[in-house]
Amino acid sequence: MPMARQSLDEVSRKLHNAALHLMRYVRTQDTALGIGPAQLSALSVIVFGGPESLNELAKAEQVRPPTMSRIVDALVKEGLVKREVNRSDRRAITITSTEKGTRLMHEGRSRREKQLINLLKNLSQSEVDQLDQASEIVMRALKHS
Amino acid sequence: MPMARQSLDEVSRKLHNAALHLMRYVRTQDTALGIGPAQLSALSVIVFGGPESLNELAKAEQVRPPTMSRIVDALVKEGLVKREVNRSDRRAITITSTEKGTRLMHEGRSRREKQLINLLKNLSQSEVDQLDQASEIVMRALKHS
DNA sequence: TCTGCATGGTTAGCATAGCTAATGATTAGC
DNA sequence: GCTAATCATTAGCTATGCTAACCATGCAGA
Repeated sequence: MPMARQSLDEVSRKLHNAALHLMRYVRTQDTALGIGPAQLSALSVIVFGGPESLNELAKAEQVRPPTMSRIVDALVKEGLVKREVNRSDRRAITITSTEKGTRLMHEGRSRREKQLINLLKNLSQSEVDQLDQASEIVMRALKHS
Repeated sequence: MPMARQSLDEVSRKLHNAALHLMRYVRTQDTALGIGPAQLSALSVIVFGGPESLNELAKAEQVRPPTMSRIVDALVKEGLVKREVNRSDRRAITITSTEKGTRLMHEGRSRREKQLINLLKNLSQSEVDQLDQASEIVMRALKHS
């Protein structure tokens, strides 16, 4: 089967659709963790990106500071992160993951990836490599944006 | 640059990451439409998938019927969809898009795709084709799941 | 037919997550 | 040191998720 040369419009539409449904598919695993999607997403930034201030975290998650403040409240209450005052600027706080938070996040990531592996396990090696290449192309484009 | 043969684990992780950040990138366009994400997503199912009952719509959107009932309330109030009683089963309703709803949805889709086109416009034709192939692989896998 | 159960949808009430506006505490600039 | 900017929080609104309970309709079997 020859590969057709596709227009940018058409590929954008198809890529959007594929990414949308892929995320829907993996998200089904998150309920098992017992915390909401916003908390889970914020926790992932902390665990995989390291400690951050509230403003940085809000920007990374594309929400306003008051929203993030409340999300952090909930995470603290559940013992998943710690609030610490920044020594060099006492207005600011540093949000750090606890042992429990890190464990939960790794379990969540693992669940999503297992779900994805299950989806892809019948693909040929060549197809898997194509997905790998596509992921790199997308990540490179996003980095330059 | 030779293409490495990647493990399924590694590719799953990378694909997940790419899709996640891609959706985050396109979602920034949605605020311009003036309706919330759940309403927008439900409307897209109606507009692109045709009229559906409330239960079908709830299943498609992975939410419970009461949640979808309220989302439809909001869409009706804004004049974007119509509720109609099903003639053959008068318990059921059929939710149909209005002219206004269809127009809004097409504008939203167009905005997301413009954002995506902007992201991909500097890629080579070969890279675009790789994204096309990857989208097809993903959609095919999802269909068989 | 009619009785009882199943099904489609809504209502009520709760939790989470988004926003803006306003406030408090600290830092930075002059 | 005074003033303005910055970091975070509080208050209060809307939107979106859930379960439990309900009403209306349809269906199946005695």
